[in-house]
Amino acid sequence: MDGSHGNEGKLGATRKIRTMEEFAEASGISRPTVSKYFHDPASVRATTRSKIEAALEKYDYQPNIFAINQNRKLTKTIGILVPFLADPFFAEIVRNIEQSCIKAGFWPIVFSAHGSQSAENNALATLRSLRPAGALLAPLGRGSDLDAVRHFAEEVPTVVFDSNVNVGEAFVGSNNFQSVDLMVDYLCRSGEPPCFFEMPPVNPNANKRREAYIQSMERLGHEPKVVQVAGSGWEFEQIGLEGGMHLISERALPSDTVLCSNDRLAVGLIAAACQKGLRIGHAPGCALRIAGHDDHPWSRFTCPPLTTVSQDYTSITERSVEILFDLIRGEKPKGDRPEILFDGKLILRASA
Amino acid sequence: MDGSHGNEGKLGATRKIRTMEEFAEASGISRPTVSKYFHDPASVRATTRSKIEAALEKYDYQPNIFAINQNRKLTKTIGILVPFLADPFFAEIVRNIEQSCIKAGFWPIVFSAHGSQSAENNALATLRSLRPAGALLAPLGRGSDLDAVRHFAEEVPTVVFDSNVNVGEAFVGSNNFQSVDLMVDYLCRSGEPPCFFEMPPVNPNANKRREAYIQSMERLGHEPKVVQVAGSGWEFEQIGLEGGMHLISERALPSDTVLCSNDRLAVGLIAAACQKGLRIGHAPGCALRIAGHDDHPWSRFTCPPLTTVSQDYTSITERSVEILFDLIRGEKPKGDRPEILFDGKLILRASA
DNA sequence: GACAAAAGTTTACGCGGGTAAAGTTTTTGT
DNA sequence: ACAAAAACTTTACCCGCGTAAACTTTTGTC
Repeated sequence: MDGSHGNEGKLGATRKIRTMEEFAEASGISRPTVSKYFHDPASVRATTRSKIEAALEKYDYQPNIFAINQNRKLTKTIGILVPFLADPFFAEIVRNIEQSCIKAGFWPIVFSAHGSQSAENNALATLRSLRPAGALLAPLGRGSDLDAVRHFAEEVPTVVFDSNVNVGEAFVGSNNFQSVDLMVDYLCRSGEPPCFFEMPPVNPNANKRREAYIQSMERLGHEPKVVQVAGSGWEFEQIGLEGGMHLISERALPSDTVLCSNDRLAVGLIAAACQKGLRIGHAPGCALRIAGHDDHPWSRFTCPPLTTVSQDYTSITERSVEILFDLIRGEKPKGDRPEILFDGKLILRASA
Repeated sequence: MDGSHGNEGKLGATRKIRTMEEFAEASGISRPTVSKYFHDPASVRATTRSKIEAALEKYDYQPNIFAINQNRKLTKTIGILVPFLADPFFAEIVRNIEQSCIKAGFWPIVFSAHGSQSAENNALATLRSLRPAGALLAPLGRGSDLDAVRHFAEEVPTVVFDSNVNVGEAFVGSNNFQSVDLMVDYLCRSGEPPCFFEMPPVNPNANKRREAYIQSMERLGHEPKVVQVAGSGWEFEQIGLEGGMHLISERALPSDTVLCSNDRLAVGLIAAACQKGLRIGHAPGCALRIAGHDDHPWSRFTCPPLTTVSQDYTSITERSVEILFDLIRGEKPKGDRPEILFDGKLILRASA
């Protein structure tokens, strides 16, 4: 709300200010002091500050960002790279990160790999040339060009989140073993033990979740049953739908309870079951229980609403940003590269 | 695939190249010529080009973007601003635009207003200071600070898309009157004439669609019935769900056929009907027909799949980018600010 | 092989602002 | 009121690259 006035008075009879030199003259303060002001308004005397701010009101000058960044070793830019921005999960995370950055006086710039390695590399190259103060990366995972990512992280202070490739100064993500165990435990207590529905893994999370499922099932004395459907890319719903149609037709699902590797896959499977006329849920008369993972923004709106495990978005983003800011301030984490995992919560809805 | 090798040989015993001066020396070509090369590789002799490219292989140098842009009047940056990136509709459009820009040798940079005016203004300010060659804006609409948007468009060649506020050099979007008419016509032919389900309009599209609905209904000799549910913000599904629950409980829907102002609202309404135990679709025994608008990426996965009208994503993005590139080349459209509208197509699925 | 055109080299300056150094003014503290 | 500290002004140079001017070398053609 601060500066969201138009610029009514600013275009008056006064000439246009283009450079800091001109602005300094107009405000009656020397250029080096003005420069100091823009670097940190608190670093100049109050009377000076008010003169400059009075001039700012009058002429809407802002320093040339390219000239600034040419001379400063570290810019105020923070790069954010996610694998797939069309996935609201990442869109939501990005929104949170952006807000934190702005609050801290940085300039977030967002890139998406759109699920493709070449796009990811492009984004890294563009980002690198912007010489950002730091970067928050959620790599594609299996699809990443790890050398390129590593090379980037050597030049730019980097925190990796969501998908744990062994790069950067720290990792922040979800504790898949905890969250999956929570869900498996619940499903086993409340009905038939689940099978695990997945597609070929795109990142380490997918692998960890399968392992966690197997481990939990064994701990509870059940035989783990993993069903992998074909598919690649990031159109998870479509893959879930097609795989689900096939499995249901063939009656090839090894259990009436299905734990999906993530919510988007579950959305596809639910659509398949629906089209096949199967009733989903834990109510009497239902043929199938379906559960997901992530508490995706859409999962509240499936029919029936999806039972899932939440990822702690807020903690993940806040912690990532926090660590990055420490890094930028020069506070390297001591010891090994830290890996911070947040627990998930069970979100019980009607689907399982 | 071009440059997506790692950089195996580049970190050999050779020293690190930091400036174009150093790089020129290392490649055996003078700096002005190297500069020419980076501006346009085709502008130097083939033998020179190959020398430079050989050096590029050896030392992975890239020019300092800030120094470049300080001197060039127009940068190679193109700004993209959308109202809500967590909406896959915009995410999809952004992906297309980005690709076109990269293909044309520009650097797309994406911003999202996250549904908020202050964020939109922030993004415009950041973008402006980047001195982009041009910008593609999808404004918030009703929530926009029009003065700020206009001020931006006066400094930067701007094409507006999706939401037609009267700013910029051109507008590209959907022909809501055509698409809504298509749907109303279909719904009337195939069953009970629809009522129109909307929330308080966030942008001109929403208004146009209501008007188009009313017009089409009158043309067909039916009484238009508009149902507006309360809600604000960009969480359309939630608004649709809550509004739908209420309307169904109160039996306040004026028709068994509901045309929603957009697919996201329809997703919410479907969820509501589902939770209330109402069967949706045109099959016998169904209580409610629900149709949407946009052919949103999710609409294939609702239960039942959503009947809707597609927006011509591809044409909209291609045309927007095309016009912007013309603008950047200095080819102003003659005559009035052009408004280009693309027709939608009927997408028949099971929900209506 | 001569010669004009094309391309490359040298030299030099400018972009807009960071920042150091030395000198001057204003603000503190007592 | 006076000295020390803090802040400001002047001056000057630097960042990394674009680009113009004047000159030299390489191409391509007859």
